[in-house]
Amino acid sequence: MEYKLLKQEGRAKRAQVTTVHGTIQTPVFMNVGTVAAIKGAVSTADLEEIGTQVELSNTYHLHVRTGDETIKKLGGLHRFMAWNKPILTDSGGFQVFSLAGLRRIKEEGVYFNSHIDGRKIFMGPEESMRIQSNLASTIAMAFDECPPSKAERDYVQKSVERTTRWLERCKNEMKRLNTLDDTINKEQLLFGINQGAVYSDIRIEHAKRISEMDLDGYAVGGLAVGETHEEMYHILDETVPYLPKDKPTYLMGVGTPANILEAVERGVDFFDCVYPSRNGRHGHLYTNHGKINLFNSKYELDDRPIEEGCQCPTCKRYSRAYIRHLLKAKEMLGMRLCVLHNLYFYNTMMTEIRDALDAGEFAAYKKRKLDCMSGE
RNA sequence: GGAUGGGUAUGCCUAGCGGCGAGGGCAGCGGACUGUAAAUCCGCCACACAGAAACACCGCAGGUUCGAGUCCUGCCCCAUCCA
Repeated sequence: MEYKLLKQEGRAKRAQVTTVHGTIQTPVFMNVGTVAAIKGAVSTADLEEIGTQVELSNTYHLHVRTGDETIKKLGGLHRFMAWNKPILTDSGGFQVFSLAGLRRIKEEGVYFNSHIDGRKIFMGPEESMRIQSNLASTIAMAFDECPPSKAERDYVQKSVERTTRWLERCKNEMKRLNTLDDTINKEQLLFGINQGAVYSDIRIEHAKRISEMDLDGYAVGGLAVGETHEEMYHILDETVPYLPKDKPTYLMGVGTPANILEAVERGVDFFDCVYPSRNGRHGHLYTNHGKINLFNSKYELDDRPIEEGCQCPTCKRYSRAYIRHLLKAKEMLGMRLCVLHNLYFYNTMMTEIRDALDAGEFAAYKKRKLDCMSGE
């Protein structure tokens, strides 16, 4: 992997990351396809059309169904889902948070009861690495615990210490896996994850600690899980400076267009979020004049595209009224068109951000974008 | 003309079998969603009053009862079948 810093504006970074599956221009928004599919009937062919650079899938979900061993036999995730650009796999750490009612955390790892059929699933750092190695993603995420942001300080302290021990185990296991003969992607990258909830000193201490471990990239996790935007921005202000500047910085699970603009300004270059796809399925569309809810009756006779001038496959052809009709009729096409538009909106915003950084005009771009989006 | 089954709130379907200020679903309206247990979830969906006060068309009108959407009588309407 090569991380080439092309431009800086304040803390904001414009870079490109070269991987075995191609080059990623950052800042980048990764499109979330948890179970090797972007929900809403969006194909990998669609992703090429809407400018997706990196697809993101999930270790826990693919392990539970259909199984990483099966996907390995089929040639790995790239071949399986017919996508030859970079893929990042999340480690299952987020499921420690989102499936909190279905798991128990121990030093060795996490015991889940499958959300599908309740069967016991053990996942520790080694298991997560092995699964991700089988999936053969471009970038593997370290197995961590994502504690809720309102977790008590003592708990967060202990949790972060354990996450650090897990990270060492992840690194060792990844190193071993990448030397095995039958490993599909022997150059799989490993990103570590910073935690510490809203406690700056824990965050900073942890950031320093993992920065010494010479990983391929560094993520800030455990944000947008209950704290305010201001708290999130504050944590980024405090923490990102302690992560290596010559490596990718990834803010996990974030966020709204405004969140992304604020985080780019604070030095983040990788993002992912379910918002564009989930909101799309729910009829909430992003535009340069704010978000609109196509289910609202005021769009019944609205013959305009979702966004005037938008070059996405949806806006080039269909009206708000028609898409609203599809959504109301529960036709799959409705969701699909909405998700395509939203992902295109995000991907295009990232292109604009990169262009602005290249031109040294990010600050102005950010202000303009935020101003017009708050229009509605 | 006869038989049978029905008529439940500003739309549609339906629960109800003596304590109902009537439960549910659909449709409609609005909201939420941040490393996806989410094509999901949550509100509102007759009007008014009230929060120890209120009688709001459960097809209509009577009756029985402390109390009727529920039981009885008559009538009206709908569906299906038979003449």
